[in-house]
Amino acid sequence: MATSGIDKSGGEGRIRNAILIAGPTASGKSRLALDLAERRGGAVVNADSMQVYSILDVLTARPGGDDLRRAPHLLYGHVAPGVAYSTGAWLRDVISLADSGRLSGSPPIFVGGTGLYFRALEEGISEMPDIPNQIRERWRYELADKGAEKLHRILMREDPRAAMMLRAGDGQRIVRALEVLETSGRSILDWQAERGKPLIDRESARFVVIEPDRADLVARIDRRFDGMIEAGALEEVKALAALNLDPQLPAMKAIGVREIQAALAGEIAMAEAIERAKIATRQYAKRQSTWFRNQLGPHWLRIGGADAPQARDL
RNA sequence: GCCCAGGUAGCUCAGUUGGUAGAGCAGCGGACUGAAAAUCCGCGUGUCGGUGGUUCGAAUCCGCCCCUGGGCA
Repeated sequence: MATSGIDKSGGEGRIRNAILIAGPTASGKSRLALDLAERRGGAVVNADSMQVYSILDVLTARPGGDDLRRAPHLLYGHVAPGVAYSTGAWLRDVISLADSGRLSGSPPIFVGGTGLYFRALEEGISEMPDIPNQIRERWRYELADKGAEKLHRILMREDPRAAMMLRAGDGQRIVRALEVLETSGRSILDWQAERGKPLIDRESARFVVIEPDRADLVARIDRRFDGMIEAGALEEVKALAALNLDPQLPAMKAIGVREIQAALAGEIAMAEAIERAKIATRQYAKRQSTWFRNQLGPHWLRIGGADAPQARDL
C-alpha cells in the first residue's frame, strides 16, 4: 500500500507521494496548490526563493489570510530579510520538516517558481562546506573591485578545470568556485561530482509545470503589480528600507524593491518605477519559462495554454 | 496663414563631404549543481513620413505634399 510519509529505510527519496508544481510568476500555481491541498488534505510547501522572506508579504505575492486558514503553509516568510538564504538552506529546512513528520499523512505539495529548488528536491545537492563569512566577503569585494574577468584569470590559475566550465563574465559563479576552493582546498567540480541523495520518492511523486500563454501571462503580471501597489507595496518597501540592509542581500533583490526605493527617493517617477518593475517581472518570467522548458525532465506534466489550470484536472 | 525644429527599429535617438543604416532600452532565444526574483551568453526585428526630380547611386541634395512640436499672427 502506498501510504504517505517518510521512508527512512534509506537511500532513495524519503518524502513519498509528493506533488511538485512549478510555474512562472503569476501563472496561478499558488491557487492550484491550495485547491489541491484542500482536496487532499496536504500541506503546501514553498519552493520559491523570495517567498521565504518575512516583510516581503505583498511584493512576493506570498499567500496570506484566508489561504493560510484553508491549508497549512510551510516555509513561507520564515526567514528574516537580513539573512542570506540559499538553496542549501532551503533543502535543510525541507529535510527538517520531513524528519519532524510534518510532511506525512497526506501528499505534501511543493509549489514555487525557483527551478533550482526543484532540482535540489529531485536530485539532492552535494554537501559542500559552509563558506566562512570572511572568505565570502573578500571574494565579493574582489569581484566588485576588479571585475569578473580578473577573477576568472585567478581561477584559471588555481582551478583551471572549473575555470574552463565558466564564462569569464559570470562573476557570481566564479566567486562561488573560488570561495569553495579556498574554504575546502578542493575543486568545486569534485564537490559537484558527489551528487546528493534525492529527497523525494520519484515513483510515488507527481510532477506538474504550468506553461501559460505568454501574452496572457504578461497581462496578468501587469494587473498583479498594480494590485501590489494598491495593497501597500510602498509601505512594505519603506519597512524593508528602515532595516538598512546590505543591498546585495537576496531579499533586497526582490523585484520591485529597488524600483520603488528609487521612486521613494525621488530619483524616478512612481509611474516609471511601476513600469520598470513590470518589465523586470516579465523578464524574470521568461527566464523561468526557459528553465522549465529545457531543464525539467520528460516526467513533468506540462499544463497551461489558454485555460487556467484546475485542481480537478490533476 | 507664415516662420523655425523635427519625422530613421516597438520606444528614445545616431547616421561625417551622396555608396540601400546602427546604438541604448524593449523584445526573442539560450545557459544554469548552495546569491537562482540571482548570474551569464547569443540575436536587429527597418517602405529611413509620402511623392516627383538631380545622380551610375539618395536616409543624406532640390521641389511639392502630409504629420508632430514650438513661435508669430
